Amino acid sequence: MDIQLKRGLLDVCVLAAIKDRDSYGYQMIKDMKPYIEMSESTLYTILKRLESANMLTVRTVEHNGRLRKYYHITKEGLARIDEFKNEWREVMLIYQFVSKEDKPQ
Amino acid sequence: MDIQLKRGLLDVCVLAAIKDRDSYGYQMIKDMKPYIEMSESTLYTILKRLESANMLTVRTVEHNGRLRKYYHITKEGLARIDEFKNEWREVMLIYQFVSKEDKPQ
DNA sequence: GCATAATACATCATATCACGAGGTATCGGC
DNA sequence: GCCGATACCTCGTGATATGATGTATTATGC
Repeated sequence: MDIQLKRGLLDVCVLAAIKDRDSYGYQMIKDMKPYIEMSESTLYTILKRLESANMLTVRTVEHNGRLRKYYHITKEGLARIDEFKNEWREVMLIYQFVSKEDKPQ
Repeated sequence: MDIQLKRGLLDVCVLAAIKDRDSYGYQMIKDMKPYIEMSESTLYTILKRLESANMLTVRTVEHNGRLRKYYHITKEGLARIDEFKNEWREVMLIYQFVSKEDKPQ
């Protein structure tokens, strides 16, 4: 998939992955895989960014001797998803502009 | 509209703006305005990029003493639009992932 | 007649961001 | 004891949208 097209979807996908239940990085990559693939470096960059923007909070949990960071969506994060849904109307308009079949002159 | 979301649409919008008839920069901005707004600096950057990628060709025309550069889409450019349409299925899948309403646990 | 807006192009510096390459450490299976 | 899976992280690079700025002509308003 085209990288540029992906860009607008990545952040919001990560938020969607923790919308209904808290999750951690490694798990999120597996959950999102059927829809969108992203490398670990990409995900952790995004998680940092979303944390700075107060769209999620983090808590560290020890699991079988290994460290896990669970991410929890905030109300700002949920608002971001709603904003995305609203913007989607504009996106669909653009899609129609691009894909419409006109008679060439 | 979110810049990141815009990124994947800009190139293909420019191609769509010249799909059915040749056009020039200033006109294209006006034609695309109802769907997507972009500054002149953005458009001319994109036109250069699309030219390098052989997705369009340019011819300069004198119009009322002023210079105009008319852009013409190539078959590679048309193929790019088709590719975009194919990718749209993936995009819609992602959209559904993001916007689905699940019962929170 | 003159100022301002519109037409039409262009360049440059800046900021944002996805990603590969590489790193650290633990656990389970064989 | 080795390897793959689990789980995190950092850094450098390349791509790119945009504001600021510049040049030049034509049309319009007063």
